[in-house]
Amino acid sequence: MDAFELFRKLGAGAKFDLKRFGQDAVRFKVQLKHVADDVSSDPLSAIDYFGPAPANGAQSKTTGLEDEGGEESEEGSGDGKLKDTGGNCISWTSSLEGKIQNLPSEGKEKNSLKRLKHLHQEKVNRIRSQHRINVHGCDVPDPVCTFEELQSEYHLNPRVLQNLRDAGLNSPTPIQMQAIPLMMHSRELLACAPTGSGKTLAFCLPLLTHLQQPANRGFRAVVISPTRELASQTYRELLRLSEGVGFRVHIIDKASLAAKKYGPQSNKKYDILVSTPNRLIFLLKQDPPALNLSSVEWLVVDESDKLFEDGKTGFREQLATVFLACSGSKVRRAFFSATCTPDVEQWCRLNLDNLVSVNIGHRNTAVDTVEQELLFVGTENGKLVAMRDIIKKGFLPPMLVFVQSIERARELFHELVYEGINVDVIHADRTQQQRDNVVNSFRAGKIWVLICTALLARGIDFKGVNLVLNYDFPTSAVEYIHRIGRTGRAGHQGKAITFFTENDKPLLRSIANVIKQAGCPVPDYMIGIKKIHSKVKRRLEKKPPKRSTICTTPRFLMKKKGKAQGRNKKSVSHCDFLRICT
DNA sequence: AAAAAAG
Repeated sequence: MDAFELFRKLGAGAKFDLKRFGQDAVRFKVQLKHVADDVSSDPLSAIDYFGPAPANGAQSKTTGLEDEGGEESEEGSGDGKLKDTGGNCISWTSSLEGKIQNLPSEGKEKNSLKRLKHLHQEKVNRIRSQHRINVHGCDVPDPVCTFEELQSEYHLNPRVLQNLRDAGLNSPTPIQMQAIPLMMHSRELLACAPTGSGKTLAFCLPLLTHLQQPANRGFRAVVISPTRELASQTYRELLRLSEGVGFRVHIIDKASLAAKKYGPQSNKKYDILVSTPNRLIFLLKQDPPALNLSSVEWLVVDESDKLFEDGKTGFREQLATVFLACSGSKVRRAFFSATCTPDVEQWCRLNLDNLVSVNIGHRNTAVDTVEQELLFVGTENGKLVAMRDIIKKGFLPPMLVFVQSIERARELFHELVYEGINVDVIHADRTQQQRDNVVNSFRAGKIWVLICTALLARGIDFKGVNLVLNYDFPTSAVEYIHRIGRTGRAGHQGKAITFFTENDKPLLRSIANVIKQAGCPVPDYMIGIKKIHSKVKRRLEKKPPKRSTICTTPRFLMKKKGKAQGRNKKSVSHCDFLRICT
């Protein structure tokens, strides 16, 4: 396959600033050529890696969502091109390898060696199935069962291990068990694990371990996130983990954008960078570039399916620009998300080196720690009534309320702000200062009800969100999975209520299927609704049903009621709130 | 529709 064709695929038709990135593009081509040569010399990986493009069937099979007819298809079924690890693909732990090499190679001993191998393999298989770890690819290292093993096998910094313990983290989650050893072996991967199952740590630990110690060569690891809030959360996680180790972890904020502090004159005393894509690009496109990513060894794409979103103003083009800027010869890439589209899967299969894909449980499913409920509210007005009812009946804060647009977020906020509860709102039209304040207050428990757009749908880890309310119906099953994933995290219990009206009927079936698959009851008729055409579905994702404005206050009252009334209102404490509501 | 760079 022509390397430049791959390069074009990466951009999905996007236009690159070839003048600026021309040099990188050439290097990129060379790199791809190198990979292609490697592959052609190895017949096995040639099959796995550059196999013929999957047939249409295989492509649409990989997300259980696209054809949600309730099929319980194993996620492996669509991965025809990737070899299963069952059998002889497992690598050996170094200790066992040693033992075996010391054995005399007589017939009898050979037999016992075979048995030993077999037993080891059985053990590994058992661990994987116990934790619902599904893995596809060649030479996949064994999962680790404790953080201590990371120290003995992969030289995890003892201080990092201590930091883990201090944070109350005692043993790895399934995604961590498998993804960490893979990244430690410098394997490129596509990892798919449920919301709140520890993906952030799964890539942060290997980054810290891989870099070993601070160096002055510029950034060696980059993490990309779709929102600033998620970037800053990952940044803080890295800071916490690397405390006392001396790594220079950075996030591109407004100040660093203005200062261009990573420019050519910098002393390159940086190790890890966390950012949203556009900020990176902003720095890369300066003349001279205010950021150099040529020393990057690890590029982590968090919420990868989101960042692969296409379209003229979508993320995909930005991501491609970042990929090209990471021009070093040994750059490795890892993709993480709770959901995975066929798009991402195929791209990874074609472009990553000897890809391993890791899935925890079934792909694209909601966590079973969330009690999910669909609530018919009749009309738009019914939503507000039902919302007030929830508040009146009493609920345990904090609660997250998702709406479909910024305008509706504003409207709902104005409806609830005088109810005597601590409510706030967050969306991309608020200033960064406001956004930061809101997130901090919500984390501190000062806000009980937070109204938000899709801004907070992905990756954000608020401890102890008790209720997610989908005030507006989610635009897709994927969106639904991420929204309700803000609760029920790390094994805790959570609850999600989703309002729906007659207008939401087209997407009702697909969301009902997600709920059913997670083990929550749904009325049979919903599953029985006729499947909508995928064209219609796509249109709904882009243009959700038009909804009337959220407003109950008669106009003549709205003018009299100013902000003054809100200001004079006696503030209510958290205890008061609980009393009001019970 | 939202998000992502400033303003």
